Amino acid sequence: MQPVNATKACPHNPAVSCNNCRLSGICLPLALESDEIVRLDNIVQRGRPLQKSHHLFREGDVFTSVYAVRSGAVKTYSITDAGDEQVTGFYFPGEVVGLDGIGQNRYASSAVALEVSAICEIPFAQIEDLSGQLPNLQRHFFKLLSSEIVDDQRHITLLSKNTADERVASLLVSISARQARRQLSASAFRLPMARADIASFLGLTVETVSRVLSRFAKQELVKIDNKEISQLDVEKLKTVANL
Amino acid sequence: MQPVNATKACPHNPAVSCNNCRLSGICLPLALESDEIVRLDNIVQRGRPLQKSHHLFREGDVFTSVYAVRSGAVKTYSITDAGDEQVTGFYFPGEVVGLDGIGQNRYASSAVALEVSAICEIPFAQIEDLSGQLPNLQRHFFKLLSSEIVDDQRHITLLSKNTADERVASLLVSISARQARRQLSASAFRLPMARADIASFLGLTVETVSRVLSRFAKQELVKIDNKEISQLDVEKLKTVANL
DNA sequence: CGTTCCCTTGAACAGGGTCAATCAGCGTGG
DNA sequence: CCACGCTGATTGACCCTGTTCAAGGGAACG
Repeated sequence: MQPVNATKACPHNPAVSCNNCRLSGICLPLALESDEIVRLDNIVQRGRPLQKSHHLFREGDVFTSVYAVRSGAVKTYSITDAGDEQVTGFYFPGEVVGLDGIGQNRYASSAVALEVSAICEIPFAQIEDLSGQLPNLQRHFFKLLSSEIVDDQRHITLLSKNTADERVASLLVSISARQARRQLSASAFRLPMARADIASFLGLTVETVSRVLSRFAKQELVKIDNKEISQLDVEKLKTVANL
Repeated sequence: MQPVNATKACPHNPAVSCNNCRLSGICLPLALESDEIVRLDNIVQRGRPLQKSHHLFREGDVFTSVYAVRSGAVKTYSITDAGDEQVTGFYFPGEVVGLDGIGQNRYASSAVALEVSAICEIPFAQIEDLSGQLPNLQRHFFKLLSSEIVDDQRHITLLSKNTADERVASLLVSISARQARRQLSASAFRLPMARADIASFLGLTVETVSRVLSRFAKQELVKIDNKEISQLDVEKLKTVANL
């Protein structure tokens, strides 16, 4: 039952436990005691990898679980009254999706894999039970929810006040920082989402995103080969983004 | 200690308890047992009225409490990197402010009274304690936080996809619905915030907000006398807002 | 190896921003 | 009581950023 190769704990490996998951430091940095982690680990379910463009859940589905991304990437989106897609977030390994379902017992958005992804399912009813017994866990989930609110408010500000250049630069800086947090290169990575997803997320059109990226490349703020990003200049991009 | 006039329970009265607060149905609709409400009531602090433009807390302050608006109105805002104010929300009686402080133990935004307001302070450490004992209370706060996420995501969509007309119409419809929820007129009320606050909240300029409101008045969707709204046509405005 | 989807680039257009002037409400003080 | 100044709201004229429309190129998948 325990992973054979516990020291490596590759995030794609379905037999990893929370204890030795490489992402535990950022996924559930909950200052849990090791026996507490075991109890959490017991309710976490690890399925087979989710294929690209397969859904984790859909807007309106009955809420049952939140999901931690272990590898790959996920986007969330909802359908507007006018009928088109609004991307509300991108989620990378260590990040938790589905928190918007708690309030109404139904997911307010859909979540779909942008590439093959490994996902931990965390049934929420059991989290609630366990949270009653483990104050650290309760606190962790309060913080998780609150942090999502702060993120959303930052995004509101971005959409409300910033130019196209600033929005695109902000997204690149954000993804770069999240790469670094996972000990990966901050200056070279692959964008898992389509230009249209970026555009929707940033409140722009595909054409504008494409033009801005081309210009950034010309100004040597990044090197871009379709979805491959390299030689990303974090400092200069932060300046462009007003950070 | 108990209010003299428990049946009236005017929301401005500082001696009201959660039990007989007129807003209990919408403020903390937590399906709490009456003895549970008493325990909650014991930790809620009711101060003297907060004067207009006085702060409840400021961005960066150490987080201690969440606040329920009992009467009046509050706006939250943060200061952007460029130095200007971004209004992130308007809060009316029965609504809870300050949830964004949980994640980092510091408030991520400032909260200020838009008019004289009565506020209930709810020390969060005690809510955490009590939540460990009362599953209904724990659940209620999870739902509260999650609902705020859903609201923010709706707002993101509004800013990302909607025109100036749709944004202004949406806000009017939203305020109207919140009036109705408190058994007040859905078609006549006073806007407690300045045009500049509306503009910031909606990602527009003051001039645009003013022009749109003038046009709405000309089209007889509302009657407007500075901050006084009357004869608001909810159905027509919903059509304009794409709802 | 072709079909389809995605990305890029160009040219013209428009919604909302910017700048500026005017007006209305209101508290202060002469 | 009214003059004054301040702040907030309205309205107009012009302009700019990002959208729209259109076309072509390139990657990916069966």
